[in-house]
Amino acid sequence: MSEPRKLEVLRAIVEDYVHSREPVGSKALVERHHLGVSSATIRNDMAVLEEEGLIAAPHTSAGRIPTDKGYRLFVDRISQVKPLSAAERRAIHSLLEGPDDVDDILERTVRLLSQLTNQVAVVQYPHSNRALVRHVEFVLLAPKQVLVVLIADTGSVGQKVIEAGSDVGDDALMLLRSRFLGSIAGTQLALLPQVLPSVVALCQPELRGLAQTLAHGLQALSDNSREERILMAGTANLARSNVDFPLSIGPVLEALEEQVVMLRLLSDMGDDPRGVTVSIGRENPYDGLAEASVVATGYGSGAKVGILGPTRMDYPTTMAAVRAVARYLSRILGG
Amino acid sequence: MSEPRKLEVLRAIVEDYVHSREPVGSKALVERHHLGVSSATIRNDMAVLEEEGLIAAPHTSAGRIPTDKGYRLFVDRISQVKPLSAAERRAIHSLLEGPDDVDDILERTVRLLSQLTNQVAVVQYPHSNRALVRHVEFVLLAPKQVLVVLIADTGSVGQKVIEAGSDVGDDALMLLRSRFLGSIAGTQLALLPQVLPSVVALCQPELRGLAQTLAHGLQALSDNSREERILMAGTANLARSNVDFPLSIGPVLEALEEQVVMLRLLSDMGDDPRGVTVSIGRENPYDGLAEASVVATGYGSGAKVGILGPTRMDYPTTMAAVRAVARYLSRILGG
DNA sequence: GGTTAGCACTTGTGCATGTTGAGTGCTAAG
DNA sequence: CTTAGCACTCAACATGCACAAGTGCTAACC
Repeated sequence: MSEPRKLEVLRAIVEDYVHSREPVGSKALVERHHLGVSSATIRNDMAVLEEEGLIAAPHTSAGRIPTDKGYRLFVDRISQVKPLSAAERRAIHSLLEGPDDVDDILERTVRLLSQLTNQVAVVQYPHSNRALVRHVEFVLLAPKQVLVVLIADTGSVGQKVIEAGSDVGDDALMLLRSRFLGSIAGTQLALLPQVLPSVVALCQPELRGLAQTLAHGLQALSDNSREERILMAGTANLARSNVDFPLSIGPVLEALEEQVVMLRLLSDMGDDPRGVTVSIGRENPYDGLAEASVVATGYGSGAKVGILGPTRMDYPTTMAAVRAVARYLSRILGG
Repeated sequence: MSEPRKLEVLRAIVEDYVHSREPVGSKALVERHHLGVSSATIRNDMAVLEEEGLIAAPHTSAGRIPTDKGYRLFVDRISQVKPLSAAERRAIHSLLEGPDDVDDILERTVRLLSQLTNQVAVVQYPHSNRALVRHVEFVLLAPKQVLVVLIADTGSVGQKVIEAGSDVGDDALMLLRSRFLGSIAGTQLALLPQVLPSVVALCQPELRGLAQTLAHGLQALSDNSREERILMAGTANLARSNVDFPLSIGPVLEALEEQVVMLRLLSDMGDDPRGVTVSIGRENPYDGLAEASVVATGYGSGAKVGILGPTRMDYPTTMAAVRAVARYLSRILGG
């Protein structure tokens, strides 16, 4: 038996199964793909593939379906990325237009990606580790309530309401604002924890309590901007693609709602700089996603964008879409 | 036949059906509820109820299930709001603790509500029509890029990146900031469109172009804060409650993702100040929700909070939960 | 008049049974 | 190594049947 044909058979099985949702048998294979051999030969090949754990049969007299391992081999060694259609390119291009607002862009990105792939699209807010402090603002909302605003040079704005121990004077607040602003403007958000204490220490004793509170607020904001959020779209696709197939949708929805889970999932996926990373079925650390695959890649300065769908998905097309979207996203946000 | 008993029968049917998910027959009714009559009598009553369109039989020899109209009557005239359990009260109470940040509170609110009701919880961001301008900030991000920040006295912060036609000077920006701040601090966001032009008109000619651009940005932000958003949680409950029942989950997820749809739905629901409003099955304007019900009510200054679930839901308990949560929400945010 | 017991009737559900067809694995020959 | 042939397996589908749940109706009852 020839090794190349074995892989060819696996590819045919994966493609047919993804397309038809039904176990594929030896006879159907030789008909649909012009492999130059008979069904019996294919059967032998399939027996070997099954022995190697790449495909499995749901029951004795059904066709075979790929296992997680089979998909893995397919993705790693067999599939070649499909080029996008002109229409798809155009759709992605149109992302370039419109306002520069990060929120808007990400919002449109997930929508586009979910439509392109018919899966659930997920995007992580851009990392702002390297972001610099651009501006600080303290606003008195109530006698003991101060709104702390931290603006980074990336245009991202963090806000937080804090409670002061005692009444706060407007002029004291102004003073502290310029004090803080003078000390931390231009420093990296990530460095705030080291810089802030010294600012507090330099304050007059009577302001130190308030300064401390405000510093806490600022630090929380900088942590907050690192504690990334995700945005998603296309959850309805989950229901659609599983209309007659039992990917129990419940656990998947749960996972999607737990931002923490998704964030860990994405960051655990290691960033292959050459292309997209795929995590298939039980390879996923989270049990609820045992029948799901994640296709993701980094963009900009390391945040992730990707999709989530059933293991039975069209990997080449999906990977192409994710990669293309990530590239455009990098171009827009990175530039 | 007595009218009160007829209603009693309807109530029993609704309650049993909600509980068991199965059509309920005359015999089971007399056993489970000690109505003082025989099953034959119940059958007669049920025939009448069916004639009035309040219940229906899936097929000839099955029990009856309530129709939308039946649920409607049940909600309007029969059910009485169940008091919450002590544990539930406690859970809601604990909402009072923790940070005052609006985002945080709403986030926790939807989570809580979805757990309380086992449905999808939805909350609309508070209206800020009456909000006053508290602070304005212009931050130069790049030579031609300005970040406009608008802070309201409610603590809500709006942000937007705008492109200037030509290079912007830092001092010009400072000047304009104090000019704008002086003119519009304390005015209602809703009034900005009327106030801003005069501010622009008062500027020196050489600054007028930039001022105009900034004014546009501010106005967009004030519009933006009126263009409400919604937050939701518990979509996984949809999958759970429909494990063996065909509320096609796809259209519902689609509706939930379209904020516009949900916003219209919520605002169309009219605000009954005495309690919660319920929209049942086909009463919903959106087709995808033909098998779903929405239970919602207003909080604070008119924004909505509520849940969405299958028509077959435990209305009394759900309504109690929604009402209680809305009250606490009003207390926290309104105070 | 409202209520009830009794009974015939309808119909979904579960079960056993048989049939079909897709698909496999094996063997023996090319 | 490939292939034709064949026996075998098993899900899916259909058919027939008994059963149980539930109804509607009628006639008797208070």
